[in-house]
Amino acid sequence: MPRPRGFDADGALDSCLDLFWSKGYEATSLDDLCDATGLSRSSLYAAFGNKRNLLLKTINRYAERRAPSIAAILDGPLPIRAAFAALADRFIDQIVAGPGRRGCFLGNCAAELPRSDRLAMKQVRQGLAGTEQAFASALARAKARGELREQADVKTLARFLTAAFQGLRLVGKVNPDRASLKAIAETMLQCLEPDSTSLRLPDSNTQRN
Amino acid sequence: MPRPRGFDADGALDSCLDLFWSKGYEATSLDDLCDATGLSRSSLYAAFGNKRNLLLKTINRYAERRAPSIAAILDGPLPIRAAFAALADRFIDQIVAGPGRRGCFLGNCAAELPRSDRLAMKQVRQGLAGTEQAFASALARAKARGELREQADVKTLARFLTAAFQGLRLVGKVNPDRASLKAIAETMLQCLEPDSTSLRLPDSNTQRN
DNA sequence: GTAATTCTGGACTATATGGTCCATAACTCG
DNA sequence: CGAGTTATGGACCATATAGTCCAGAATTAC
Repeated sequence: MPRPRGFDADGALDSCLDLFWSKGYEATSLDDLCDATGLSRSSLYAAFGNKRNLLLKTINRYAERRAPSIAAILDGPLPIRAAFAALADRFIDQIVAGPGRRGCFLGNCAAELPRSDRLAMKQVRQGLAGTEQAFASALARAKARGELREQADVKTLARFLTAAFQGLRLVGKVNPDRASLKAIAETMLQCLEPDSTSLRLPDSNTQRN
Repeated sequence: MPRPRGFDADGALDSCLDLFWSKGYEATSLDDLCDATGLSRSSLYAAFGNKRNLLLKTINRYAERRAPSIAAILDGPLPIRAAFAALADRFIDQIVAGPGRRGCFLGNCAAELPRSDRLAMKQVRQGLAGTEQAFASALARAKARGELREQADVKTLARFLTAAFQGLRLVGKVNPDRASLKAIAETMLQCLEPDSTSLRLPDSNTQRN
């Protein structure tokens, strides 16, 4: 007996995500959201609850959509360093051209939302943990293939790369210069060199030879 | 003949910076600012113009105050890697303890503000350029002292470190775990190893935290 | 077709917001 | 002390905001 919902909830969520991503949470009004989705307040509220709840859902949505797109590159046939370089290139492309330059949505949320919003922070954390995990498993496979040094700490590398990509995209938003970003990316990928020092020692024992 | 201003404009600006830094720009209301500074709207507006103008001034303020505090560490007697490690430690301390966990104000602005706000973006860019410059000159001195490889590109290293620190502070805001952040910091400082690409490590080395 | 049920548009509300304005207090200078 | 000038507090305004509500449309089951 229920009259079926007359719109595509997933599509609407994507539109909201797009808005939050572009304008930020606080700066996005309900009118904006209604305009973008073509829905009325009632429908939005019935489907997603209030504005903050909608934000939480878009964070999950973003993380969900991001995962396969990252995995597609990292699970491909490329050697690990080339794969990460390709990922970096894609980010840089998004930054320099396109409608991009909105940074990473998770990063934006992390920066904008108050630390007092525990739930939102948790979602962001989980989202980042997801990519970190994808990084880690790709790195583990690469290590098994012998592409990384024996001592390479996969988990630490994954964490570092997660943070470094965040940094790359953040400075890219401010300074979208391709050459500069590529140089940054190359430097951060040095940690994947098979025979460079992947783990560092205290300064005292650099004079080993 | 003018009646002198009855409050400390610099102090008021600092209070505003503190608020913007903690709550974000959009989420900070004029009432908040008046409360924090103890001033009335009239005084605030007479001294700084409108809210956005106040934001611009706080961005500059932040950059100005940051510069010497970074320089103090980087210009000290420590070897370059240890100096950057000390800087990282300070950031991590701010993240894990203290009232911190507000990330870097420049980074927050970069993330929250719309890319359409050219002026604000420019200020943020200049602020980041300031620290990048401080990094670069410290690196240049270190290179002259022979602490870096001959091929090290000081400018690129400075850019990378700027981005990486942004990433570190961003993920730290979401996930303020000291051990994890220290591991990230160590990995990012690998680029300062004097001989990382040309020499191998003895396999017997075990890493430490 | 009809009843039941849910969706949907839009009006509505209370509040908060950025910004303005003015009367008055406070200060300097002569 | 008095005139001139500016800072200041607080009232005020127009608007925008998040959220609510209801009447009617749309759909299903019978």
